[in-house]
Amino acid sequence: MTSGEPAGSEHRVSEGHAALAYDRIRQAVVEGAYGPGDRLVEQRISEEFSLSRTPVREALRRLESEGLVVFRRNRGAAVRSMSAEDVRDLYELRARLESYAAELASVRGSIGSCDAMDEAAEQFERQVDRSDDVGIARDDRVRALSDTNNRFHQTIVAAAGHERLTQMLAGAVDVPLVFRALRGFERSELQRSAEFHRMTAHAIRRGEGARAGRLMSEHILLGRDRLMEDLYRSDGAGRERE
Amino acid sequence: MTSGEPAGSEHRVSEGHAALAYDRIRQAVVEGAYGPGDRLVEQRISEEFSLSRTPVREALRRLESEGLVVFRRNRGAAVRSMSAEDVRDLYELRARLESYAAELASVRGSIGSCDAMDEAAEQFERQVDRSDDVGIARDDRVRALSDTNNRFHQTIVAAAGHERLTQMLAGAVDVPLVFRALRGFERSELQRSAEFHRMTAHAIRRGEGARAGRLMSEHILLGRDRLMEDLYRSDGAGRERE
DNA sequence: CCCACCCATATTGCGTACAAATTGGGTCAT
DNA sequence: ATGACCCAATTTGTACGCAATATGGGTGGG
Repeated sequence: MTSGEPAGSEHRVSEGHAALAYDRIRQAVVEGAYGPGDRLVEQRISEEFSLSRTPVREALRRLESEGLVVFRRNRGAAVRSMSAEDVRDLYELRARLESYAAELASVRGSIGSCDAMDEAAEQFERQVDRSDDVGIARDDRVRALSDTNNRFHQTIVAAAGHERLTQMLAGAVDVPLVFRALRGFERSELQRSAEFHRMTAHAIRRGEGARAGRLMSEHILLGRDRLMEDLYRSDGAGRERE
Repeated sequence: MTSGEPAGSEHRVSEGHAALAYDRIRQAVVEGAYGPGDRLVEQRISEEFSLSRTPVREALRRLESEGLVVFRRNRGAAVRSMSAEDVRDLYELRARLESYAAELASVRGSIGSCDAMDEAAEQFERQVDRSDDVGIARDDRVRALSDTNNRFHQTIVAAAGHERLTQMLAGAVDVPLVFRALRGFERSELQRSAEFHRMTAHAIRRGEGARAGRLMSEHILLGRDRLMEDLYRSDGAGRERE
């Protein structure tokens, strides 16, 4: 630490304060603690996390480049709010990018990465099967499901071995939406997702890139359609808070 | 200004110092004034531009998110150096993204945007025709050509009306490479590019999205192939300076 | 009653100071 | 001569303070 902290009060600073601020703000946005349109005032956030404004500012600009927040000149950051068209477009884009990733993974992926995909797909399936276990809070179940789902998709992206594509997908997968989508899924829809995971992984393992790409695309677009039904039944979602 | 400047010494600060630093560093990288692997020390750059480190730092992180520079923990920024595989992958990605943009533009583009495409395509053609005009320095010709080429591509992206895609392409089009590619093009190759511009714009105007997408993809991949021939004949390009 | 204008306030944008970490070179022991 | 180690210099990471700018409410005039 430079000066402020009592030294030893945190677990690990190894990643720096900026990265910490980034993680925390991101999680808050992803899980909806900060809703679309909410302003993200640097001063307030830095106090909330007991940091200075500098790393917070850096984190916000990084989130901006990932599209999670928007900046308005001399007005600072606010959580991005998306219209129905934005959601539709974003998912189409993501479908194309991940479809490309699946194609590449079919060609470049190692046996090990295929095993990792299968492992994630199987865990997802098990979590779906246990999805009405009342022992766990709903939000925790969704979070676990979301984590596993992310791991499956990220394994494929990693197997594609395309650094720039990886970087882009980090920004194109609008995690708040994915989280919300999984939250709204019925059990049968989760099972269908699991099915697509298996089929996609299988196609990749066999080196059938075109099929893998189409399956991945369809998987994502199915998720989109379901999500949009949800979003525009309950509330307008294009709304601005405040 | 806060304190440093003599007040009134610059033309317009309306965009802020950070944006200015961003523009200047970006241009330096694009045109090769800073070569791949060169370290970008904040202190030195801020003195070079008579700013403080803060806006420079912000500009560098933005360039990082666009993939032009890389950061290494506690070592700061350096101009990204790309291997042959990186270049190949990046162009493939760009081809897919711009192909998608062309498809969208075919559906969503207005008459006005089609006119703008044609205008840019025609100007490009005229500049190619004058491309052995000895009255202008080679670098200036290349810069003008590059600007017009960018305008053509950006018009299509804008016509696609997909905010996120626009943002991504801003980072996916590795401008240093495009600049270098155009620099190395023979007249006949420039003419072929102009031809593809015309064909693509025509397909978009007629609403034939699939064709427009394929033409755009082919246009970009042809550029890639030509560029890579160039890059890996002259020098290794995967090299690290310093 | 409504509109234009102005001022207090909240918040960003930038400059600067200082501490921590990495690096490269020099030194000492083997 | 070679290897490990340590120290100093460079450079990043963070905190903090001040000036500039947008904002929203209140006031006066039409």
